[in-house]
Amino acid sequence: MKNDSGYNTRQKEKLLSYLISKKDGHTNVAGISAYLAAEGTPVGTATIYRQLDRLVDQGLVRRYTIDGKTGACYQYVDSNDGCHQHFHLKCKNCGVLIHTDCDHLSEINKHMLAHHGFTVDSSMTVFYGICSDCRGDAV
Amino acid sequence: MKNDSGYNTRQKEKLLSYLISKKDGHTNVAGISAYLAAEGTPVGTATIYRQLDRLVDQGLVRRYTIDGKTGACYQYVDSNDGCHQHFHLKCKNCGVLIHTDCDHLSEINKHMLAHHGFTVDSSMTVFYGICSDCRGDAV
DNA sequence: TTGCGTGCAAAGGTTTTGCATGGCA
DNA sequence: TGCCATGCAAAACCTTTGCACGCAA
Repeated sequence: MKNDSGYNTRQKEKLLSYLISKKDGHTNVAGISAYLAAEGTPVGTATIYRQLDRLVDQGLVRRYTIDGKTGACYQYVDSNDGCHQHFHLKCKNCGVLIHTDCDHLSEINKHMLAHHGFTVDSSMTVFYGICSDCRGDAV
Repeated sequence: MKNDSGYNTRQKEKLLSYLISKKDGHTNVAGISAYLAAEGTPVGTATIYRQLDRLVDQGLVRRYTIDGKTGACYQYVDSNDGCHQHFHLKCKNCGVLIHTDCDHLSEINKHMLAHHGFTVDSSMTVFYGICSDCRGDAV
């Protein structure tokens, strides 16, 4: 992970501000591209990928896929502390990100360390699944 | 999910036996294709994808991606130990991917459902942290 | 014999790369 | 001014699809 954030370009700022505005939902390259074009500041696809790669590398953005489908999704990671003691639950249907305070977290961490020798970083770990609101929806 | 397993073809048997032999790790289409070719029984890529789709549909194989990277991974699911839940632990230092079948982890899913109304999809969920080998290493 | 499975090749979509140009520091 | 970032287009990939032929039941 690099800390160098490079030059400040118009494209980079637009891209990041869009990701932040969509931090509670799904975003993909097509959506980003369409948004930037609609804003009157179109950005080349290659640039979007390159900036995204850098942001993921810096840990500012998380990349994932839904059900192994083609096409990655991206989401801004709020780096503000205070989330270290939270579970993060992300609904793969509606994209909502749920923060939950729960004592069970420390039990999981203890178990991982004791049985698997693995120290969990709860600020990076996200549980993907279906939220209660989407349970009955068609998927 | 269908139960019809279709015809028994040489390709299908080879493919499944390879997946079973790799059940503790992950495999992708390229690896499967290379293995089958090396065995002297090459199988067309389209057939591999089609058989894999069917196996996933039947619940015999799990499909997932790591870090949203391009290219799906596949893993055989042993239907005899249905109580086991499979989770992935990824070391953010050395990048190693650890596969775990652990009963305690199914407790996590129960907890998430009971206390947070959230159905965890373990094929998408990855725990990030530090593995035992890297515990003492500089990061 | 019947129809599903296979192989090949082409199509479709996503992501990466090469290279010349533009723009930040 | 020196580099890094950008754009465009082509390339590289991964996955799906159409079609004719082969093979299991």
